Amino acid sequence: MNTVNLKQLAKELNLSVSTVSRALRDSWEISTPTKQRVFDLAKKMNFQPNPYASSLRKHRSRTIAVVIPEVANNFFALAIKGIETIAREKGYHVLIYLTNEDGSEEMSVAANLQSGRVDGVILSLSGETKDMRHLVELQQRNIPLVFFDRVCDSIDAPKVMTNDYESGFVATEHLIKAGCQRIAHLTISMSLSISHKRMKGYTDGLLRYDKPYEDNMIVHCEGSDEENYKKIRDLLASGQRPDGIFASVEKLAVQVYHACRELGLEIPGDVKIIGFSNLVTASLLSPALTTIAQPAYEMGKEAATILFRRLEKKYILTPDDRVILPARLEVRNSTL
Amino acid sequence: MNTVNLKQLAKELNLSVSTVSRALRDSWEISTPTKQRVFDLAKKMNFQPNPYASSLRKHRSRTIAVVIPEVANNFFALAIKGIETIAREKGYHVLIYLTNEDGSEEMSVAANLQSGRVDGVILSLSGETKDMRHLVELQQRNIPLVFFDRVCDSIDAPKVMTNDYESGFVATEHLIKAGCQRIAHLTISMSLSISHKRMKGYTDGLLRYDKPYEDNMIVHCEGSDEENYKKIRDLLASGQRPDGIFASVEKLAVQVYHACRELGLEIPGDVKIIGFSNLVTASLLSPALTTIAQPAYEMGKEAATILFRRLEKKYILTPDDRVILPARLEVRNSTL
DNA sequence: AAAAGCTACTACAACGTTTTCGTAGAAAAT
DNA sequence: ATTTTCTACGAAAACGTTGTAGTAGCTTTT
Repeated sequence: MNTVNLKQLAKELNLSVSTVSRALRDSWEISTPTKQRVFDLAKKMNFQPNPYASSLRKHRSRTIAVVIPEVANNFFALAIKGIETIAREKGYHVLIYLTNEDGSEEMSVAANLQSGRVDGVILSLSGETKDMRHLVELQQRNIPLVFFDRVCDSIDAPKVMTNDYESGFVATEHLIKAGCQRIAHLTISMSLSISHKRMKGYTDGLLRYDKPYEDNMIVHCEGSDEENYKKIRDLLASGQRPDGIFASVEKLAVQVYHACRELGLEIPGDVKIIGFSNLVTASLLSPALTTIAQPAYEMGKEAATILFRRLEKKYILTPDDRVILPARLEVRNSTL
Repeated sequence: MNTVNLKQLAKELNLSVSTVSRALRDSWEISTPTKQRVFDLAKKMNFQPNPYASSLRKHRSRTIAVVIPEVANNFFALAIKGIETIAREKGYHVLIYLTNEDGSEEMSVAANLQSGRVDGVILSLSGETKDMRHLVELQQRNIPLVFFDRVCDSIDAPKVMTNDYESGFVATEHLIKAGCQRIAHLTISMSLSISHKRMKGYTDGLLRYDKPYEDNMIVHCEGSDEENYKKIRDLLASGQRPDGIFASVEKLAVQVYHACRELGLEIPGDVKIIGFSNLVTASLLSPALTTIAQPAYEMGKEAATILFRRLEKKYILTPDDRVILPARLEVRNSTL
């Protein structure tokens, strides 16, 4: 509990509270010698202005919220790092909220943020989010919102994303060129636009190369890890086994490896695998995993930069800036 | 910017601000019908109390800070998840600060936290931290501090850690029993007590099994990733090549894999490897990595639980509770 | 010499809550 | 019938800061 405040400094210096406040903010209204006296004492007493008093008065908290589905995942961890880096530079504080892919948790977080606790929000949708009212309400309260990765197309807000459609296409194309005849796609919640886009890239890829689209080659992995694993294993154990798999997220690619191991399938001999992933160990897996790697750190930095531009009203930009940072294909042995 | 406040509710209901405030907190001083009227209107107008006004008045922010060296690392990411889970349950908010292993960043964060912005702090030391004054000052301001993993022995505060000494011993013992004659230890900053303990476990392990301790088998990896990699490669390329390596942190184990690949060394044939790690892909590496896995999520939860116990003054415990959550050895092919 | 302007400060209200103290009116006790 | 107690509410201060509106004392302008 902090206890040294402006009043104490003022009394000690025989000045008014307002003078001390202004001196500390280096106002031109205060004479240099007075400023010096104030600075010295503030330093000596280790004065730290109460941020809550300041926020209350100024209607600005210099705090932002980052709302993400999970953190134990290289993509989001790197994004946080990017956001935190920019926030630090700008003197902002970062509150973190994990929704655990749960739409109702996301709603309650958003509702809470309407209190004015933060000046702005950077958000990546949970897989379960269907209803966007909570986000619209945030905007109605004039709390700037920036999406990253899992964006919401129906809300008019800046978005930082990767080229999901192209990446989906490229991934599929890559598998086809590697000789795959029957390619499966493992996707997460189809309420996410990234899922749609990646899937569209996949289907267009099949189309472009005259490969048939088969319904049962689409595996919706929206359940628990165990349920997803079971679905993947069933796919691989079925008579209709695919010879190529495109995983839309990292954890699904990892599960394919486990399933192949359990079933005694060889990668890339029996099945080739490509997945969206930021695994640092991709190249060390057995075999090394071909990935679509998103520029997670840069996306975090970009999202934060856009948000701060809004907060500092420095933008005469379009109301709906949309930044696309391309993912890159990293070919490794799993699709040899 | 939030705009509906107590005053507006009060006017609308023909009540005083104090009555509305009390009604919302379900005070016994307010009649049931009045409470109901207040609740209804608050809900209808989507009233969210201003947290800054509240914090200012109550001298409590219901916010904690988590200060960690990095986040793009499974251990810390899981710890954050644990902390956030408990914080959510308790209705607390979580500010996150990354020190990037930089002692001066840690200092400036700690100095800033003296403002009273948070009710408590959960911290894992940066590798560069030598001077602990900034943390002592935090405590002097009555801001409870809980350490986890990279604790500071010289400060009297609760600590949540793993059995680093035993784990170091077990790791070394495991390598010896696997047939290693010359075991190297890759360590990070020796100003961290975890490094000391893990190292002591290592040296005691050597001693116990009559293996010689050699200075040049200790590699201090405190520099950039590139520098560390070079040191590791040099070690493996030297005439004095070890046949076992104990990496004290995850990223160093990963670098050993890369170095072995570059040098054409076979794991575990030429070199066996064990490392502290929470990699989800440990079992999928080529070969699978034997790990000492820390219960990261549980450690985060435990640290948060202890902190909240302090914040809610519910503890009649020892002033210096120290919780040790044991790591577990997961034997895989890299030490076959 | 009076008016205007400037410099360096101060007083005070305001931000939105919570809390302490107080009180009107009804019910209960004497 | 008077006093006491209780119930349900209100007025106002306080938290620590910042912004607006002064103002005393000096210098400059007319």
